[in-house]
Amino acid sequence: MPVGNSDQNKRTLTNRPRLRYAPSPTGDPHVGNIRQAVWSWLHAKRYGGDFIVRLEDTDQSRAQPGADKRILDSLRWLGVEWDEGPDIGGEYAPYIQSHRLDLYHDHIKMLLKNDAARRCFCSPERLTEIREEQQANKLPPGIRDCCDIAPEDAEARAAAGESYVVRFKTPREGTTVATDLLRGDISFENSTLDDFVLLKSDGFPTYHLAHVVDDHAMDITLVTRGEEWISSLPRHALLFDAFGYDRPEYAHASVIKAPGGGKLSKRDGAKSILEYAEDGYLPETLLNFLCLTGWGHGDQTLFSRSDLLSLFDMSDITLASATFDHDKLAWLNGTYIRALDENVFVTSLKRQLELDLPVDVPRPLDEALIESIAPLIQERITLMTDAVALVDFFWQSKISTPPPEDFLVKKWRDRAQEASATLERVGTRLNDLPDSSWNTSEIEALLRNLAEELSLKAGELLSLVRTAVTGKRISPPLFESMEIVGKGLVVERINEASSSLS
RNA sequence: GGCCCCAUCGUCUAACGGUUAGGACGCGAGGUUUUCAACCUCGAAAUCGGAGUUCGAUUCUCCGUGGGGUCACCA
Repeated sequence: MPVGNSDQNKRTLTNRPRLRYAPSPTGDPHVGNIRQAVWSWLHAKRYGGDFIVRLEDTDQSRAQPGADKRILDSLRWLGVEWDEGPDIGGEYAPYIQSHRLDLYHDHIKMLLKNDAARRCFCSPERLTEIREEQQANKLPPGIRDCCDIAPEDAEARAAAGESYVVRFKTPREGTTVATDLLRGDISFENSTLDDFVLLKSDGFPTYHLAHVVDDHAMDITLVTRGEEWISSLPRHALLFDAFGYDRPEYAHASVIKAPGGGKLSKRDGAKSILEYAEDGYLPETLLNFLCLTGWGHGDQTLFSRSDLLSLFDMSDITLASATFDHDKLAWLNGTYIRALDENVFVTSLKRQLELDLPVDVPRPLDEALIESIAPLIQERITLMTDAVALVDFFWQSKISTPPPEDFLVKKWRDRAQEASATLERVGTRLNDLPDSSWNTSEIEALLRNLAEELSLKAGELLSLVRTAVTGKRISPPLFESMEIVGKGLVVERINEASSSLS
């Protein structure tokens, strides 16, 4: 395993920094968590450094099978690439903490030997008791002097198989000052700290130990994590000091709040990154949006991947916690869908429709048909999943004729007979249109002329036709749609609509 | 409650002692229009409160208020 940096070419915040994303495989990563990964990746790449993924699987009870894969998939979907990680290895392997137990144990031995840590044999019941007593006496809670066992005795009891944890011997007095890149120095009275656990009774390290050992071993220069870790910062500072290691820099990002205030949760519609993918969001949308909440750059709103790669700097992130703005996310997605290259849009539309269209529609879908439909809806959808509701009628040889009230609006209110007669007229005229003239402009000309003949406003006539042909009050552009649906089907639907109203 | 962090339009943010406090979402009005969108124009909308420091505070300091985090053998 490589040792620390050499003096020349020293890594710094803005020179080849090494940042890591250290998720626990306990479930799908949510937006706040994945934002951390995105930011770390961007900062590392902006300054020519490395981005590392390390799995923090030190809590066996919460581990979820398959979670590691879904975490990496989330990253890949967003376009985040890592230089070292559990799947690709690297110079500092392994990148899975459960494979690094020996390293933690060595560090524990070191601490025990220096009397900087102690074995604790207290039962959970006893610890609870201590806490309750502290609470009753209005003392700051925290396990300090739960047991005081001579090191030799402790070692003997451990050797005899008794269960124990290893705690850090936190100084009783003094002040620990730790630095946050964004907030500056933060000081903590040691008296408010506790003898926190380093090694659990199952032999796994806690986050505190693993973080310090691994981030040092992996030459991490900038640690980014959520604000909830600030209160643990002095513990980590003390630990780095105890090992004689240089402390890395830290940037604690604020949490993302729910629209109503408070933590963002599933209840607020917060989804995992993969769920956003399923719901029809584009990766570029999420990447942009994630950076837009908690970071900004002048007047710019739209940031491409390469914009971010050249502009993002961890020291510019916002301190105040941001609220998750679903509306803006949706708007962004619409914007990115509209900006999609035509061919790319066709491809993803095809994929989406094959997922969303009724099962009785034969797959694969006709590529040419998709190509003709795509331009009609590209600027009309916000999510890719919006498409199906707009275009399903193109695949239904038989649509159920909408109820009369869908036809009889505005001008046609209470005038079913008139509407029926008008539609019949439309059907006849369209039927007379030669097959060779069945195209958008001919159809448009015909219908506009007809409207004039009947002394109707174009919109009044088209409203009936739209509902008859598409089965919807709102649809893609009508003339184009009619051309695509085809003469036979169009005439048939119009006639059916006409008779349904008479 | 102790400790810690934070505070600009409803929301996301820009300003790094001097601006008519800017942009974006959303909202409202108008335009365009075959529906719906998209698009264009315009509009309303903010520096939490109070003391300081300074010629001058959104910006620096202190106090208050409000919000958040944390007090596990979870991360």
